[in-house]
Amino acid sequence: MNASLTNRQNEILRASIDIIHYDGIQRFTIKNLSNRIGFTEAAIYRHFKNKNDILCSVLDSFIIKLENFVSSLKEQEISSFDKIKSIYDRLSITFTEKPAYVSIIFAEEIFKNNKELSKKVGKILELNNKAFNSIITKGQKNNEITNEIGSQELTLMTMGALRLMVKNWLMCEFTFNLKTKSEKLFSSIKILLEVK
Amino acid sequence: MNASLTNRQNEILRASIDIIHYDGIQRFTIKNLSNRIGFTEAAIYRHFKNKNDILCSVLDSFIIKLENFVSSLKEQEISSFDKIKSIYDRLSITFTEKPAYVSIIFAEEIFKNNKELSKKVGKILELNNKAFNSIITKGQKNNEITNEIGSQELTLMTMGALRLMVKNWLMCEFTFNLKTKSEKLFSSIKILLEVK
Amino acid sequence: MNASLTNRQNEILRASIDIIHYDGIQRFTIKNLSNRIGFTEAAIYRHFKNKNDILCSVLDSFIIKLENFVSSLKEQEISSFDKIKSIYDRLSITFTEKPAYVSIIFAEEIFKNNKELSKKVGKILELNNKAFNSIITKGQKNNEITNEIGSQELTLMTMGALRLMVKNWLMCEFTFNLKTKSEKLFSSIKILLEVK
Amino acid sequence: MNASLTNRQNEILRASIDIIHYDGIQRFTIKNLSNRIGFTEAAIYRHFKNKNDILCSVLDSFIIKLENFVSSLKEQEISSFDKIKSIYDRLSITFTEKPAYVSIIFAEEIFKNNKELSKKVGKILELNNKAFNSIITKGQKNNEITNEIGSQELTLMTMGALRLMVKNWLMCEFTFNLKTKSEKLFSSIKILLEVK
DNA sequence: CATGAATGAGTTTTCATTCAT
DNA sequence: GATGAATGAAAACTCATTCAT
Repeated sequence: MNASLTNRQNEILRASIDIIHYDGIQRFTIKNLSNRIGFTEAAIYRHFKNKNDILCSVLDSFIIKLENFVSSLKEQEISSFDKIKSIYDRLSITFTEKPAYVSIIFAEEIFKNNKELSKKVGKILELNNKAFNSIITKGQKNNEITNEIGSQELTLMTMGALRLMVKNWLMCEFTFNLKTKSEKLFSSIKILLEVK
Repeated sequence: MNASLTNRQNEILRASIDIIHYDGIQRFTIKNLSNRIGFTEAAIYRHFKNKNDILCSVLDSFIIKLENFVSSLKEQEISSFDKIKSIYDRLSITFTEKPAYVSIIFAEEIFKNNKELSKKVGKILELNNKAFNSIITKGQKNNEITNEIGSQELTLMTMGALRLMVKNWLMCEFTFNLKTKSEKLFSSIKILLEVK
Repeated sequence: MNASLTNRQNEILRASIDIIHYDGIQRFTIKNLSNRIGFTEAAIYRHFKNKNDILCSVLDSFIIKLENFVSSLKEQEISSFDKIKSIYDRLSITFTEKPAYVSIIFAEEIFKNNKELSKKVGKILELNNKAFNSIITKGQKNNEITNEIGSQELTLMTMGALRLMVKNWLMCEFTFNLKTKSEKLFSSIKILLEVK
Repeated sequence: MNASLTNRQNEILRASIDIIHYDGIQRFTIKNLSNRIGFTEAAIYRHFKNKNDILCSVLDSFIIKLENFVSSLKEQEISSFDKIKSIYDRLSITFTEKPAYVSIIFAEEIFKNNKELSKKVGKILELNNKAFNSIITKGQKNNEITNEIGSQELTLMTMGALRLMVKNWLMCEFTFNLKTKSEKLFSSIKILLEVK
């Protein structure tokens, strides 16, 4: 996946995400990780300096992906609503394909006991906020999106609704179709926010 | 706080919430807990059967408070928007007084490695969802709240926006006034949702 | 039971014997003891100096009973075989009434980690050995018991057979009638040892 | 010793047996075990899953040895008395070489607080019982051993005498020669039991 | 007499990490 | 690259005992 990482490293990152998602951060141990991958604990240390380094890489790989997506979005010449829809679609597709990602991106609390990690997590949240906010601000300027209320509040609503939907999906153990629900949510939001 | 618990037990619960909030679940150890309270690890076990029992009690006390609040809200003869405002106010006051509560209520991932605990957390999320949804559904029937979009999507937006605002507040280390922001958010939502 | 002990002390001793028998020495803790008796751990210390003191008293009460029985046996004017039968009968009745005693008397290993206790246990074994040996020696002198082999070996056989039978009874969880088996064993021994 | 176990595992088993014998089961702790072997507590867990696993292996290794000995004995074309002598000799040699074994094999009470372990101990006792009984029954059929009394009672006497002798030897802290005493006991038993 | 609360030392076990091979 | 063996620190929990009330 990530060009700067070896195959083995990517393998370890994927396994790490799975463990954190399916068993929780407290069961993310080097032993469990090595069991899942199928080689010894010592071998892990060939590929990463330590456990913290693994978690950093997990988050970094998300940050890079996110930054790429956001900047590609910026360049596209489409309406604000289409950009928001693009984010909704992208997330519901990503999570449907690999539900484990939910736990990493939407679980800011997990990385609390480490300054370096919680900074990275904060950055992810901030990048998302900014992405939504700049799309919405632009949409308001272009008179696509309502100017009745501020862009910040609109951001909270569009992004917060998305997050809550995903969290519900997670808590009910994926028993509804995220893509369908996501499309329904988006069209509802569009109805409410578009300038009539 | 909770009538059925002893003073010592409440003391332990408060300390537990603080640790989970300020240091994260991974540093919530019996040793850290006993250090914070000021007596030995063994003494904790006079008051709670084990660590899990403490976490259960933490969540149970939230569930009880939440249920009381929701049922008292139902009985009140006020408009749907006033009810929603009531939730917004209540949460921003509670969290401003005791920011540690945020980490417990909004951190569903924390209790993942234990069926019993994650069920309780799921219940809290569900209770909140239902509270919002029943208020909104009623508001739509009474023609207070827009019928342009479904109650489920409105729930996601009102509740999701609130959650995201609180999470932002948490991530920026409480550097804005939650109460003010909350009021701003509520009036924005009202503008958008009320039937004109 | 024991005159020099208070009712409470005897109660504690009986509970101790039960725990050691049914749960094993490793589960003989002050906590378990207090649970079984129905008052607090601290209360135990009103009646005995410490845990070791309880174990000492358990063994002492056995030693006293044993000494009384042996000396009363000596005074009786009955044949050697009747004396041996008396021991057999007495033990099988005692154990049938209170199986827990088996674990204390026949489990010399239990009290290993304490000089004082293991001395007492050694004394019980020795007293038993001597009792059998003096009866047998006398019986050989009186020409009741065979002189083909030495009294020491006869002691090992008569006492060893009894012990093994009781141990078998214990290990098969009391699924045969100890009294009946004991009588059968005794008559077999008599046939083999009596002078024809 | 045991082919299926590594050197380290056998080393740990030997040390375990020693501790149980010299200090008692209550002092058989992972800490004491690791001290005796000369490495850390954590290192033990490389070689055995847990403490229970160690105790199981201790007993299993005895069961395997016992089964091998018994089946090899069955195949031998020697008289019943020679077979019994063989058992007597074997045990007195084994115990003289490694007195610690006594505490394990003759201390059924030690493993009480664990179903799995106490089953294994019961099996050892049963195997011994059966071995003696089948030898004696055969001996009675061949008219080598007296038919005056039943095989069960003869088993209790021959095996019980042996056990009690060993226990005495243990309790008097090995202050007599087990081999000599054992031979004396065997010839006495032979005199008593053989068909004249 | 009995209890509730506390303690210090110890228990089994797990963890991240290191290192010789 | 990968492994087996080891370690020191820390985890949750238990134990015998004490003491104020």
